[in-house]
Amino acid sequence: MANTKTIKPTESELEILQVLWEKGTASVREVHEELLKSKEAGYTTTLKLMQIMHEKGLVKRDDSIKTHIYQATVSKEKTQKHLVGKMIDQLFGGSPTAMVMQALGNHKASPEELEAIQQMINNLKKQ
Amino acid sequence: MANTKTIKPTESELEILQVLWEKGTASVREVHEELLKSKEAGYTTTLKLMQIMHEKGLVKRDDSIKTHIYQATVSKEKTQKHLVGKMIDQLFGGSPTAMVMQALGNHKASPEELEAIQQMINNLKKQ
DNA sequence: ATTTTATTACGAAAGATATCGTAAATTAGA
DNA sequence: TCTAATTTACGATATCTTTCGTAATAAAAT
Repeated sequence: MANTKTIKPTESELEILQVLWEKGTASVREVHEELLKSKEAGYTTTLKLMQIMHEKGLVKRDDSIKTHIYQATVSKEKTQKHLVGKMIDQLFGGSPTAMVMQALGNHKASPEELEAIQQMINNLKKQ
Repeated sequence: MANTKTIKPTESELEILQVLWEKGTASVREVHEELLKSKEAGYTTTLKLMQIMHEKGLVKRDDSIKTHIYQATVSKEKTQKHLVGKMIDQLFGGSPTAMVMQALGNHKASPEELEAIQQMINNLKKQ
């Protein structure tokens, strides 16, 4: 139960975490190439950000070799849980339901997905 | 369809918007008193924040009288929609369903609320 | 009318975030 | 080996956010 407040990546840090979560491990160069697909940025900017993330403990790295290999230390799930919870508090008066209904109402989901959600709700109700 | 990128209140601004959404209109003093319930802050800090929000267009105000009366210009719903959408993109690979399931799995909802969500899903399926 | 109180305006400063240039170090290639 | 390319380290800068002190203004109270 350590880091509850620890997890608070900035926007740019989140973008980098996304890449690391997907790739598992990656060099600065790899992360940077990935970011370039959706964003304009200099290489040293990405480097610096990742160095700062390392200082903060958001990522760890293998620097036994010239090209450092990075890896996220915070899990995607934990981060999702934390940030969703924060949003529920900040914007939906603490009601997860309010947020769920907002999300469903405004963002299209396929019939299959809706079915999956119903399944989940049925399971929740049984408890 | 004007402001899509316009809406990006900071954390502190969100706190103030919360109060304004609830109260409809309020003076700096009123907002500040409300914030004090959950937070430590100086009066001029709240004042300054609200002045900046005014510059940004997040709020409007009646300054025909000594004590200015503020009101949010961005609606709660629009802000919710925007920020939820952003989170879905940033953290759930664009899948609202993934986010909904995360929210339901990690944040308790009452049977009545679950029922309400099911109702909504049933309606969505009919379309 | 004078004093006290409340409010706004303004500017400064601290802290955090993001960006980038340059130099140093290391590796790979000629 | 010498050169070129890649990568890291570091510092500087710009911008944004948050905080607050002080002065000016207006209103209320005495």
